[in-house]
Amino acid sequence: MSNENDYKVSNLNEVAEKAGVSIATVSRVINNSAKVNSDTRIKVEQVIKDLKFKPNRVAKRLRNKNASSNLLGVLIPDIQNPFYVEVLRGIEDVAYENKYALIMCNFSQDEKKEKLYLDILQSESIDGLIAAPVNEQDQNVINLLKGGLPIVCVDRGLSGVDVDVVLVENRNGAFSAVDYLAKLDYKRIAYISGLPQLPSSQQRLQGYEEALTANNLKVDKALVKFGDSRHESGVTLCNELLQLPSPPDAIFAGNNLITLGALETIHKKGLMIPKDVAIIGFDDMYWSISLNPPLTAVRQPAYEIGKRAAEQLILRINDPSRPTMSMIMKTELIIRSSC
Amino acid sequence: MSNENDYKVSNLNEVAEKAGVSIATVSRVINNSAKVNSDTRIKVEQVIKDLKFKPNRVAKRLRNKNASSNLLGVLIPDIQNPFYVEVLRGIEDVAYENKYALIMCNFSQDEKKEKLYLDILQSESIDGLIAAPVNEQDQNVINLLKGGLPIVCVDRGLSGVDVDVVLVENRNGAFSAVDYLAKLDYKRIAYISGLPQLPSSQQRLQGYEEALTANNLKVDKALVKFGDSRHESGVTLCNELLQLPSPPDAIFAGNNLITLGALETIHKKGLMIPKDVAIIGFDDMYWSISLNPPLTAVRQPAYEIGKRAAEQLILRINDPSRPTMSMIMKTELIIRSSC
DNA sequence: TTGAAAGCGCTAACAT
DNA sequence: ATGTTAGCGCTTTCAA
Repeated sequence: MSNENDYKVSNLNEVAEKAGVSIATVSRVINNSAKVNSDTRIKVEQVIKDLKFKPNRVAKRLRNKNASSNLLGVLIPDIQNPFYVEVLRGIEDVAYENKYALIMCNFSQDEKKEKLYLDILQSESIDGLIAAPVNEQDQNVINLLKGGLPIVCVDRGLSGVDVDVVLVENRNGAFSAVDYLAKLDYKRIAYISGLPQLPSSQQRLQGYEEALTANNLKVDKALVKFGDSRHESGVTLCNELLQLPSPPDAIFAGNNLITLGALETIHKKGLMIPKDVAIIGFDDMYWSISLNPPLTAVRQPAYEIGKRAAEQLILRINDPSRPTMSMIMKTELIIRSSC
Repeated sequence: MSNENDYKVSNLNEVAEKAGVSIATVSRVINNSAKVNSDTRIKVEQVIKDLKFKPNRVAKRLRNKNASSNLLGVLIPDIQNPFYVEVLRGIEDVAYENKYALIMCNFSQDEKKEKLYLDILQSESIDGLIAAPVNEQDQNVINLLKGGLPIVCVDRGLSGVDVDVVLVENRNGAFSAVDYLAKLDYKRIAYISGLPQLPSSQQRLQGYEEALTANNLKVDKALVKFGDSRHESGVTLCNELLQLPSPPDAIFAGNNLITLGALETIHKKGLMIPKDVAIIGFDDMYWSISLNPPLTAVRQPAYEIGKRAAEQLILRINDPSRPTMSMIMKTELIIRSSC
């Protein structure tokens, strides 16, 4: 069926025919892949313009298994987390500059979903992948890596394999936050953790414990709560903490969403920050200054993480044998007035 | 080159050979496309499992131009805007349920970038597209639509063509916000708009003006500022407003990011909300309650918008001739304490 | 029920 | 400088 509005999707054949040349010549014009007589080139280019011809990327990829598909995969755990959105922006800017398009997959911390998306990415023959694996043992990502797909990990590494990774000093970051609280003379400092199996959660826990110890405070298991890294768990776990017989006087929130959830609970209870309970967050947000009160937080250079990861991935795609690298970035304590 | 870790990507041929059948039979097994002897089927399925064979989606798409690629394109103007992130979540949930993967493209309100991404999406032979066009005349999207690609618009429609669209009552939403301010006896109500060429900006402006008029307030051009829909423009334009000889006593912010930008400026100036200046935002955020002060806002059902758009797109893909639909959703005024 | 073979649109080796 | 052609992995007639 066809009507006057039909934008026929043309192909090499059609262009070649209209231009009176062979499809090989058209291909050469498109890819600047060999000398083409300049008259021929002009003629072909005109036809391409007239027909609004766009080469079919699918065919190109099928044919040219080793050539670039100009497609990068991005696998992130939670699109609702502003941290990952910033990382994504960094990736995207670099990808765009280098003429790569992105297939973004958000697996919502769900391993089944992750597997499905990785299968799709693989069979779409992407050029490379930026991933935050579900944990350090993530077999799905490891298999892909072993299969030769260029991969850069962000936020979380992979154990037992050689892989590029870009992340922050989680332990130091957590230490600086909790140490800051301790120095302000808070005595009962709680930690609301994200998913316990994440390396970042573990490292932040370690920093938390070390800071307590360094300040002669004892680690109270009742003050450490583990959740699922999402907003709702911040709401719930903060509530549990505040209902403790002996509640905390300060809370260290393990990520962005947990912080926002905890704030919600504190405000709903009508408590004052920092008088009734202080709070410090891991992950800064650009609107942290507008929170009530302005949030003191450990800032991760999220945009930068994305940018570096994408740059590294492109380097690796172009030279798969280059040595792998770990890029560990520093965090920064942004002091405002929530503690 | 090959080593013991190589995950050879197998193909139909290999499976067929190992199973002692033809590739056609393997294809039939994979697609349940025709009667296959159950012994043969079992044998083939076993080989597929052993080889961890995944059919190549690229080849499938090339071959089968009319069959599903199970790929949807999503074209959004600004990944930093939490509104679009929520829309995205809605789209993603529906897509996942229906076994579609998403290629997400964030064009950052940049028409050049939009064009590039649309070209890519088209030549990736996606099954359908959810887009928030740059404006109602967006030729890039219109051309794709005319070319027969199933498209659903969100947040912004397209003029002069028949297209499915899911959006909210922008005019009513803005009216309710500004009317609420006027009823609270604010007299100099400013409007910080997003990009003036966006239909949503225009409709919100209209609602703003109508509410003023309905409350016997005159429209003061000096109190209406147009920006680019981003955080930074909220910062700047709010600053301009507050430096006016006769500054506003209340601000209606045209979207999420503008609201956060305006809040930032107000706080940096040390002004009290709502005493010194009141603010009301278009777009609620789930952490609005934790802002200083808790933000009064017009809520758009963002997740729902994404969900409906994706559902409609899938319906259209399965039946391209179905009549187009506009789904206009209601907004809700969430009253907190910023005015 | 199964197999052989054409062809989707493209690139690259080879031929001219 | 340009054309011819094989083949990427798959689905789908058509034949057996």
